[in-house]
Amino acid sequence: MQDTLPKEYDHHAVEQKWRSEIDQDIYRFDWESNKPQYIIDTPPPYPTGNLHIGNSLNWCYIDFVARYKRMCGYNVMFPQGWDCHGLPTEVKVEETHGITRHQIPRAEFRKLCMELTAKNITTMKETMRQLGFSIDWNCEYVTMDPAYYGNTQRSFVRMHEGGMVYQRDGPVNWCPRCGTAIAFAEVEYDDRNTMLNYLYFGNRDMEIATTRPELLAACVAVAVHPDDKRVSQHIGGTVQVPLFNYEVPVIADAEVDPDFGTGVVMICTFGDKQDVRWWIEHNLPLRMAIDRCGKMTEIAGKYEGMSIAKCKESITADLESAGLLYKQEPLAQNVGMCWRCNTPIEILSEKQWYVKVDPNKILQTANKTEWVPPHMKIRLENWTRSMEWDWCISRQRLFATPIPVWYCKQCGLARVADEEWLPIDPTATNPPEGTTCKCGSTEFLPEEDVLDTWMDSSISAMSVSGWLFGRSPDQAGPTGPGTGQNGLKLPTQLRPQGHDIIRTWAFYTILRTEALTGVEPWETILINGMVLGDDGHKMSKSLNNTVAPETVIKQHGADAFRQWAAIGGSTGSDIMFRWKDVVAASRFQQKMWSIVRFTLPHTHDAGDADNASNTSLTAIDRWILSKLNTLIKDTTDAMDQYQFDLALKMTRSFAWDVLADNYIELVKHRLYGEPSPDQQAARQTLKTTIDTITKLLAPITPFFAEEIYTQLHASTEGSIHKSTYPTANTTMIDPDAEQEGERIKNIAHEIRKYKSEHGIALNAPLQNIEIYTNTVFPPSDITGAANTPVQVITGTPNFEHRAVGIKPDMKVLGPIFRKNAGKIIKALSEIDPADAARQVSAGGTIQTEIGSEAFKIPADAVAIEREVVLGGKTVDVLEVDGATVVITR
RNA sequence: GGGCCCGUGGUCUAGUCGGUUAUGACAUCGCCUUUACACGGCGGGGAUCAUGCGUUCGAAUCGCAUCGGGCCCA
Repeated sequence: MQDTLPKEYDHHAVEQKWRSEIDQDIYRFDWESNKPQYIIDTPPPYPTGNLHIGNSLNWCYIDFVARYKRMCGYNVMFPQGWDCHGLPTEVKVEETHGITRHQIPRAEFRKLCMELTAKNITTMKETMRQLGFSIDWNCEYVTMDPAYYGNTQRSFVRMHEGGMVYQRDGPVNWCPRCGTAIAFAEVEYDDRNTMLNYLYFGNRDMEIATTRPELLAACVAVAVHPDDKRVSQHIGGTVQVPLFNYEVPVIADAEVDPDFGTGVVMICTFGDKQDVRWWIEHNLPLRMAIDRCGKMTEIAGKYEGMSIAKCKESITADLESAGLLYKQEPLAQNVGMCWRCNTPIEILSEKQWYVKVDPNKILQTANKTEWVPPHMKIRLENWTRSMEWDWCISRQRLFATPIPVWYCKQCGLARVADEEWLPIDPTATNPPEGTTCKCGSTEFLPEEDVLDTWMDSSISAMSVSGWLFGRSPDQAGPTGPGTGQNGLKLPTQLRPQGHDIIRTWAFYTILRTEALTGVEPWETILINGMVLGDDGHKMSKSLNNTVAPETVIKQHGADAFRQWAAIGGSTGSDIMFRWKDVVAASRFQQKMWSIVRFTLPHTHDAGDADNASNTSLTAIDRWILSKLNTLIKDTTDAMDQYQFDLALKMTRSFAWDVLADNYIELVKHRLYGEPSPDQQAARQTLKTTIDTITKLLAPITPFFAEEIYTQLHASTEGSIHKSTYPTANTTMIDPDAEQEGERIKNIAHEIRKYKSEHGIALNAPLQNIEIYTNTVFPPSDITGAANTPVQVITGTPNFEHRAVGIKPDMKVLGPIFRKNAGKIIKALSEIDPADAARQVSAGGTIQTEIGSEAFKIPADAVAIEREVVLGGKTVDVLEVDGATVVITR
């Protein structure tokens, strides 16, 4: 143990040291443990190469919980997954290598994607290491690994067997640029300006308004409102489509808005989602005018092969010259676009694979999970109820989990892989020898489509709880306590994630876990907010308000960054990144460091002071120990409710205000004197207090806490992260001790203030201090703090007390007098306080008359304010908590 | 257009199932080198609690409306 610590806390050196000395065993999840399990279904980020500040906030929350739960005796799993598949990586590879994905063999393209992903994972892991996350790297999963995507395929096969995965022709959101189907969750919306075109249909006898004249060839019906008198004569008949000259039925539907355009709508397959609804409801035929590449099909006649935009232009011109377009007006429209490339999406009819969505079941399962904060569940509910059709899971991409299916060459029947064949890529491997189709054929063609990435990540809860990890050699599933009927340790205890992916990751995980195991994925879902920049807007590259976690670590260290994450705002709400929070955090570390630096020479041979029978503890020792145990209770409650901001705030202000500014000032003189029981008590109290604060800080500031803990215990106790979280010793919580200590503290505080106000140096001695009080206490703490002789005297000084005011206590007075309370307050302000004081001491009530009414006000409904009159003595008098402090300068 | 959240000193924020003087941080001003800490200590100034109406003896807190901001979605 060194005698003195360096004056300044060197976060860089300390964090560096502990990073290199991390004992990974502390963070291991034990599959056989009898401790209660705490499995965290952590988000697998997309390996972009940057762990951005939003991820970092999310991971900080996870790490606070993981470290806290470990210290509370749980068997904690903090896994780390990587959600590899997807469009961005394909696009990046195409960019980097200057190719398109069709220019090189499928396998080779996939290999380039995997290489880029692996590289990106490496850089992101380094940031995670820097930030001190207590991840169990034995529980790392990479969705592009065969071990993982084999399970994705397994989930596909099982849900297919259960009838929950199926293939059908039907409407699908399609990005013409990317050439792939996408799910609703991948559609983004933006306001665009377009033209509303007014056209004549038939023999100029119907007027319809449309924003999409290019879809005339796809028109399958015309719809009007059933009550619309203007057009009622057409209902049930047919009308001719202009330019294309074929008849379509005129139908009535209450969904038509008679006030929009002409009140007549053309239904196309498919212009928008409403068309799909009508198409299904009225059992209309299918006319596809747009193909997978966004070109017009042969039914568009002379427009075949044109792009959508070109076709729109040509048709509009042709209509105009034919005199069929009689009006155009601008219209603000909301357009669905591909989340990746912003191309307006089309709804096409395609053969695709789907997962059945059962809204009621999803809502039922969601209700079994505790939502923190609760209002976030509403988002899931709204999303679930808005589903138009099932989840389309096939994608026409390359870098993703292959759909484990072949088609019979003879009859086209789909052959889904057996579970034993997985993992498998049907484009590379045929079904095993002897596989025969129902029609007798043995020849198959592979399914070339792949699965939506959410099919991978939506089995994360199952994967970490035993589908992927912890499997016994016979692959039967995990062992040990907590293993349920489904062979998994489900439900997991916690799902931490951002509110931006409630409609995707949370939604899909709930759906899939329930479908595959019948169990809810998590006991609790903890939703974190988004990180906003200094300007109050969401951090984004385009707003140029981003801050990289690495920059913060470099300047102030990981612990300070983590403190920002804890204290920047309440859990669940969006929080701003503010440099001053980080600076304040590092100042706190410096303050705490100074406290330890001062204390260390006095505590190295001190024992602990958590023994309530230790009789040499003084009033002020009992005061801080009582408050310390209350602090433990409060932080435990806060951590249990994921209120990290509260927990850290309370701990910080305890360390700064209670310990540093008051307790240490009051016991300094005891520490410097000759050895005595008093001194020993102070030493023990200090050591206990600092040790406790350090442990309370350990989940938030792991490096800093480890350093302090090691210094405090001279390296004898091992890692703080193996220690147990403090538990409150309720026998030490003593309201009387707190009250007495509070008074001593306040007296010392008032004397300090008195000196400051009179321009006296704080350590300058005064001539004398007398304290008159009803209960005697040892003067030594105040003597030391004031550097002045102090006498504590029972009773009151021989001064005259004069009542100068009456303060109503609304809490008592309000309920008694109700409506009259206002009048009574006014009356009290007009009574002579001296008279009121006499009435109280004589009869316990104050009587007053208001108008003709008389009121009796009980003594406890008012407080009489008094002033001390000095009787000519040249002394100053301070009134503190019922004690009278008489100062002779 | 719908849903959810939120408007509190200059800035950010606590308090939000009603109750005395509205919490803290940063900033600001004054004083102080005091056997840890000037990245410190002591003290001060600074808020019509978005606006309006209502409920109530009493509203930052409850209700309604308006205005403004943010997020998610259509």
